[in-house]
Amino acid sequence: MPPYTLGVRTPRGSAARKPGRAKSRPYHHGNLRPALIRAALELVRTRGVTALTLRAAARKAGVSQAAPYRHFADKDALLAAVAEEGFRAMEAAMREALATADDAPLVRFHALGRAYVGFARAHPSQIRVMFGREVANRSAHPTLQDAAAATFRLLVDAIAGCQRAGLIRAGDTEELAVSAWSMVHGFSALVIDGQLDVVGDRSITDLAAGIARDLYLGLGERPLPEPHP
Amino acid sequence: MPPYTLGVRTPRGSAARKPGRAKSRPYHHGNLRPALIRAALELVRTRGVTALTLRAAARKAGVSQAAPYRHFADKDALLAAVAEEGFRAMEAAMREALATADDAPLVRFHALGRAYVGFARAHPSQIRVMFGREVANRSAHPTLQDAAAATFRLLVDAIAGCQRAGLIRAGDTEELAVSAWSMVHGFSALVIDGQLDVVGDRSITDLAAGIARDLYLGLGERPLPEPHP
DNA sequence: ACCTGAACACCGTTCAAGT
DNA sequence: ACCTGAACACCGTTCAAGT
Repeated sequence: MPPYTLGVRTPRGSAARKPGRAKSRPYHHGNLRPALIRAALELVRTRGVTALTLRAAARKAGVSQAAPYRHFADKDALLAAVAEEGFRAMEAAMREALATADDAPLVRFHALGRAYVGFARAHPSQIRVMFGREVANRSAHPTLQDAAAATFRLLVDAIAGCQRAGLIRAGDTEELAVSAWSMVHGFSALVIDGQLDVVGDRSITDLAAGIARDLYLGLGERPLPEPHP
Repeated sequence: MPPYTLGVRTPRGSAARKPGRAKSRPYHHGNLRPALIRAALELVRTRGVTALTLRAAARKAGVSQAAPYRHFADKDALLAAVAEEGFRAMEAAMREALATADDAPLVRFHALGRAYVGFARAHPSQIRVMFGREVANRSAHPTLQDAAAATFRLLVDAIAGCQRAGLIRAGDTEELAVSAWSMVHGFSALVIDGQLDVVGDRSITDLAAGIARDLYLGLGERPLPEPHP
């Protein structure tokens, strides 16, 4: 098999230069930075992280291979922008889940977990850029870290709500949030990386229900409390 | 910055052709396949997944860039071999942890979790190849899947032992194992990807203890049972 | 049967030059 | 101020040819 699939190689300007449009494609793109991010997101979404090259994004935006360097220091910077967009999208999905959930604290907590796993399954390539080491120097991109922290905050707040209602035991809320995050993140990772195929043929939905139950109840042998969501 | 660091470019055979050795480097390597895997593992360990290129592995093994194709269909096949080695090493580490643990089922279960997180922290690059999508076609490499299943098996067995002792509640053992795996895997992933920096300045060790406790107890508000490891 | 050398189509990144 | 073209040192992969 040839390594690259004959790359279509759009004749430059063929799409940008409409017949009716008097001016041909301008020398200055005008809005290249957001255009490159859009192109990068689409590459990641449709063809995976490995298809995201600086040159491919430039081609998609209709500029030369060197043009991105006016707007991004290097490939890492573009990847960081993609990751940041991902965190904002995930935060939005989680907020939406909260908006449609009722007021019961445990229901809201559960809704966040479902939204997290749902986002991961809907956007597996993007979540690999958000987490993982595709972005080599995470600390070089503070706005990315802020976006990540904001989604973690949602989890912490939901757990605090459950604690106030006496539904989750007292204790360091952030520490409990790390446990919840680990569980939900680990499950998402195992699912999208196809790792759970080694486990009989249970459905992902059933396994997800088990995750939620075990996170709440733990594995220890004790009398079960009243029913929970 | 230049993208590649001047690549040392070992003069071919300089290391292979020892002065005392009468025969110069033979045309046939003789044992190329294992040599390539060794080279690949060292590249991953010392310089990360991105440094693992087929050409670099070939250079390290002292053969031409095309030689690996006699032994591996493509780069994916070499990556799969690296991932498989990783699972075998992790399984060995977990078995060793069991060997030095005492007979208490809960202690043994806990030891497995510590070994898992410990392996991930000691070999972050390798675990990214084992999980994750570096290996594009996991199902094309059945021995890799077998190696992964074997480590999962260890977890299932430990949980079954706890169930028999009445220390972990009854129920589908594999399902409970997926929860434990998710928790431990998620925590490992968040740690090695530097994601827990957004959580105050708790030590990883403290967070790990919290993970273990919350996995066993769950988050729900209930009277605590007798002390556990 | 196993390996090499040369080739091809890709990369990321730099830099002088264009508008 | 923003973009292009050409260049350089890398890739993965193929293929005819060597031993």
